[in-house]
Amino acid sequence: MRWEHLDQEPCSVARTLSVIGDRWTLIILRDCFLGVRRFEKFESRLGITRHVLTDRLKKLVQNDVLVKTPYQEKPRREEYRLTEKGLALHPVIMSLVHWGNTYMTDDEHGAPLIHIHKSCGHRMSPVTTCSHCGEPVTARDIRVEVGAGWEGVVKTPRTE
Amino acid sequence: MRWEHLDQEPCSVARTLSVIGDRWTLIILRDCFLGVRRFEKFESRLGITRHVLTDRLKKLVQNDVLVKTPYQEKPRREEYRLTEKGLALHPVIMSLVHWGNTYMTDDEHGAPLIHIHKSCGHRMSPVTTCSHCGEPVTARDIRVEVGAGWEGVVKTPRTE
DNA sequence: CTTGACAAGTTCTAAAAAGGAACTGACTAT
DNA sequence: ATAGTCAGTTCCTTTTTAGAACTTGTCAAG
Repeated sequence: MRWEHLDQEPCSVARTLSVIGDRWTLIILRDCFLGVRRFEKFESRLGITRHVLTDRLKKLVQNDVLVKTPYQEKPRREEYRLTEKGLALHPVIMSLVHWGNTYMTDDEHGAPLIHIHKSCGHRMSPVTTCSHCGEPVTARDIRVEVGAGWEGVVKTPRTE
Repeated sequence: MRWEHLDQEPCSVARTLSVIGDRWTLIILRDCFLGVRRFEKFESRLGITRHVLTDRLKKLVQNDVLVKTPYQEKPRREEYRLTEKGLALHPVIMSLVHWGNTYMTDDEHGAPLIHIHKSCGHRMSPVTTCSHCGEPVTARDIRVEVGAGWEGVVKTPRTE
């Protein structure tokens, strides 16, 4: 299975990963949530090659996660901003950051990214709760079931 | 910057992505949470090449996300299970699934993965809340700040 | 009016990673 | 003895990425 085919699979997880399931893409998105918007800024901050950055930004725009808008004409300069769809990825990034802060933190330095909840003003970490009863949930509280959209597609990826 | 250096950066996000920021790794983890434990099962379900699967499982074991334990001797057969550290990735996978179900679902098929909250018995989606005040949060409610662990490291990745 | 700088790319080659298929080794079941 | 299972490894080809230099349009300084 190659990655071009992944976005055509009737499995939303596979399709999600065809958009953001890439090392650079996730780091780019982390920087987007930090307010970075310009090509040069991404490049200098991340140490990504320009070629790959061009490619990843293009894909994110195609997938409606970022929008490319000019912030000046003469000369034309573009910037990349998160769309609503892109902003909706925030829980993914937050939980990634939280896991990193918990399990991958270098003791010498402490957590590199901190989240402040504007309305209560405190430093926070994300707590995942149940949309139905509101209780916090962990992996053991959840049963994962295969729904209507699965349809044996991932089970037999070779047949395509 | 190459990926071998990423895990040495004093930035927990970069280090997190050095472990799981990879297309196959995330799909493997999705299957782990579905209960898949054996090499052959991963391979046939995912359409991953055996070489890459070997490599990714090895890395996940090295990073203490999975444990490799024999489930029989004669002949020795190994299986891969999530550790506590691995189980702690569940919010990441859930939010990924939720985003996919919301924005990437094929209308013909519907959501491929469904989460059931065991204690309340209902189908649920993850709601990210503030650990301090308990209110649900979205991207706009959060201010991201650079903490002590950042230290200009990601800003100047080339200097290493 | 030429030189330099800046932003946002594109082009080139070499190195690394992934794909694809066949092969191994230690068994088990027919 | 023959075929099948599982958990890999080996070999070769194709694709992707790294790294550095080059391009294009514009302004600003000397």
